Amino acid sequence: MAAPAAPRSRRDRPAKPALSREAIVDAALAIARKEGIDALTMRRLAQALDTGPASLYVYVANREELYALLFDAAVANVEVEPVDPARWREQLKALSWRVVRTMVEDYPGLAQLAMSHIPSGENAMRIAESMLALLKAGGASDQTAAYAADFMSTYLNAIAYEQSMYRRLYSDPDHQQHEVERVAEAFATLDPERFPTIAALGPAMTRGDERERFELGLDVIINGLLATPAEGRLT
Amino acid sequence: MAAPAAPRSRRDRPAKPALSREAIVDAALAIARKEGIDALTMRRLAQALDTGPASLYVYVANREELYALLFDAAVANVEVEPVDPARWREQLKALSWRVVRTMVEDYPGLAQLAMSHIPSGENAMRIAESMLALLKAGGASDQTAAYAADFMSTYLNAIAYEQSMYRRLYSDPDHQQHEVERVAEAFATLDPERFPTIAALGPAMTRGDERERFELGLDVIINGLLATPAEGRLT
DNA sequence: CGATTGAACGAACGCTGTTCGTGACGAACA
DNA sequence: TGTTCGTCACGAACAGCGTTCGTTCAATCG
Repeated sequence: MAAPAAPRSRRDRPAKPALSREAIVDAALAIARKEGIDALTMRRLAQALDTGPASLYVYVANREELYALLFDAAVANVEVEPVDPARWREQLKALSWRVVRTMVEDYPGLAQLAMSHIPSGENAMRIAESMLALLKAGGASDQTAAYAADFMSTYLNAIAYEQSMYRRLYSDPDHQQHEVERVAEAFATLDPERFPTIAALGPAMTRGDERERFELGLDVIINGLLATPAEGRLT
Repeated sequence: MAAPAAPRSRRDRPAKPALSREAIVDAALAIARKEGIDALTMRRLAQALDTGPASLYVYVANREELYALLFDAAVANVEVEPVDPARWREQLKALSWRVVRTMVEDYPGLAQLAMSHIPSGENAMRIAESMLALLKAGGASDQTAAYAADFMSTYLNAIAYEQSMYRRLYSDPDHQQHEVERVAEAFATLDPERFPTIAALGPAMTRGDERERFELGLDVIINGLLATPAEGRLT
């Protein structure tokens, strides 16, 4: 049918803007923002840049490196305020919430990347620095603050990952009824003899919205950190 | 070269044990234990059962369903003790550690599955029930216990996921030097002017081994929960 | 003006999950 | 006993993935 589409030399078509690391990451950001991280394949990205997947490997070693660049570029939009010692707790909670919202809403699926590599880019450091300073301002010891930063990163990533998953389950028309309601039913039809505590507490387990549960978690962590000295426990 | 391997009727070869859901999950468990979850593909699994991938779909709807079955079968080995109210904290920490060890050591990569679906199987419920009962024994209110169970599940999954990642990075001969040392170098060569707090706390951030950090985290969470009433905060 | 270099990229490799149509069997029935 | 029927097994294929190889071509340098 279709002619073999004589592979026109790329000189024939209007000059494309030259590829570059920045252009690639920018295009990746656009896709991740609009279609989510799952849609960001090397092929899809190349398509957006009107080229083939092989061309990307000139500027990026592999998919993992692209993801690392992408992650740091994504969190570049997270703003950090100057530390105000009187408001350290609100500032810490607000910053945390901004991080989660970026991972869940701005770039759906981004949390996956945060969990599968150790963020070490410019912007991740900027955020970590601010978190540590806020913890110090709250009176945490050096060892507690150091541990707390790692702990909170883990918490933020995990919450973002979970929230992303929930949104995916709710928006996916295929599994909408399957997954979410299947679990709800599994809880509702539990044998109260074998699982008395779950049965008794059932309704209380899912109370609260995302924001409320997240903030409660942060206060639990902060209060717990201040009440649990790290000194002498990490060798 | 090789003859087209005339597709012998399966009646020719010695009778295979009939396929079944249990046989499939058992084979999957064996692969996951020996080679990790990443190696567990439908093709690899079919190969282990001496059949083709299509045969599996008679007993399992898709990969996700297999994973759900696999996860619950894996945590079936996690034992729960009868609740001893005097020792609730140790029991809770010991149970938590058993869960993490199962996900990290027994079935490398299993934590991935725990994060990408909502465990609702028999054994997950058994563990959740025990955790809730332990929290109640520790004096937590209903609402606090309900929230705490969810919170702790998140923590356990996240820690298991991180530990799995670290082990993979350390054991992978390709990236051994690349990833882990790259991050260490990124921290060491940080600009102390822009990141003063990180630079000052650097060595304290990675102190302690897996077990110590995990237990500290649990105590932080438990103490934080007891110090932060959930009532009135979740609507 | 010719030689060199590096970017672009078509094609392919080996892998993935999943589906479809076919074939063979055991059991039920006439 | 002979035949039909439903269920399971499975070869082949599809569409997609990340990545690599070898070639082509435009721009730069000597």
